[in-house]
Amino acid sequence: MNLKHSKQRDSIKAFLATRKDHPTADVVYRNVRESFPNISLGTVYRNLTLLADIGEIARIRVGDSVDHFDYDTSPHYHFVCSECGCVMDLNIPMTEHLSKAAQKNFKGEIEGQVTYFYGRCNNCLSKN
Amino acid sequence: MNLKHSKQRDSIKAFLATRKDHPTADVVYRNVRESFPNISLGTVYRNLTLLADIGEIARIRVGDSVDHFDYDTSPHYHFVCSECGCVMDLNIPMTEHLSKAAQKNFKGEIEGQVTYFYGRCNNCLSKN
DNA sequence: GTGTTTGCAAACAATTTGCAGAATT
DNA sequence: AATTCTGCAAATTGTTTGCAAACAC
Repeated sequence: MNLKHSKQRDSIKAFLATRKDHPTADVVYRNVRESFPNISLGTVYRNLTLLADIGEIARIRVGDSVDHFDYDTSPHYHFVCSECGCVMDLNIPMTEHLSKAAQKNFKGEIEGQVTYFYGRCNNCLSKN
Repeated sequence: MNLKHSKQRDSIKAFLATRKDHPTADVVYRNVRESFPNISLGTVYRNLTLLADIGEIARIRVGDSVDHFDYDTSPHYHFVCSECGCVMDLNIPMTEHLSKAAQKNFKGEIEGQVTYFYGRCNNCLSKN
């Protein structure tokens, strides 16, 4: 159960740290492979999952059936462009009161909520 | 491009109408097959997609990598149980003001937001 | 040396698609 | 008759897993 050091894991983390655009596993793979030609997609998936599990990165799901990963684990909102699929950060404060409102009259236990926004990004808007 | 009538589509819709628990395509398939033994999974998928596209049903994505479908297309919030995976409705009013707040200082165009809640459902809570 | 991690390939799950025939209009 | 829809099987996509060898401690 103890973690051992691995160059592959390091470079995956290092790559993620350079990006603010929430890459997918495949993007991570293609980029890390440039400095690590033999790395396998399986290793990338394993490490992304591991890093997300121990909280060093965040796994982001925005309804496009592909997981995105974020080096920034602080809570913040995301925006997904319906046209190009890009994912970006939004700079508005997180509100929790909706969870509390939802908890009223609900018999289960609400642990949290997921919220993301969608629309067209600035880039796509200016194209058409 | 014009729709033609189909018994299969009817029975898919009819089945969905009886359920409040947001079944997956596979659940729809297994149930509709009881009255329609020859229906294929492909047909179920095609019709669910078609019905969702024309707005007669809603496709729900709650981060569990399976699409759920809802006969109720009115806007409402959902809860997903992290333990058993069930999806249920929440009876709290929809708020839109978060989208407006997000739009400020954001250059793209925010068209909407997705919010769902997660935790443990009443059923799972009472089991342990 | 023991246990973790890797590369590779095969397996998997959910969904989509090509096609020839059947059903609807 | 024209077009949509179906069943079937194969294909696709994203992700996970089994295994023997390589690596870290």
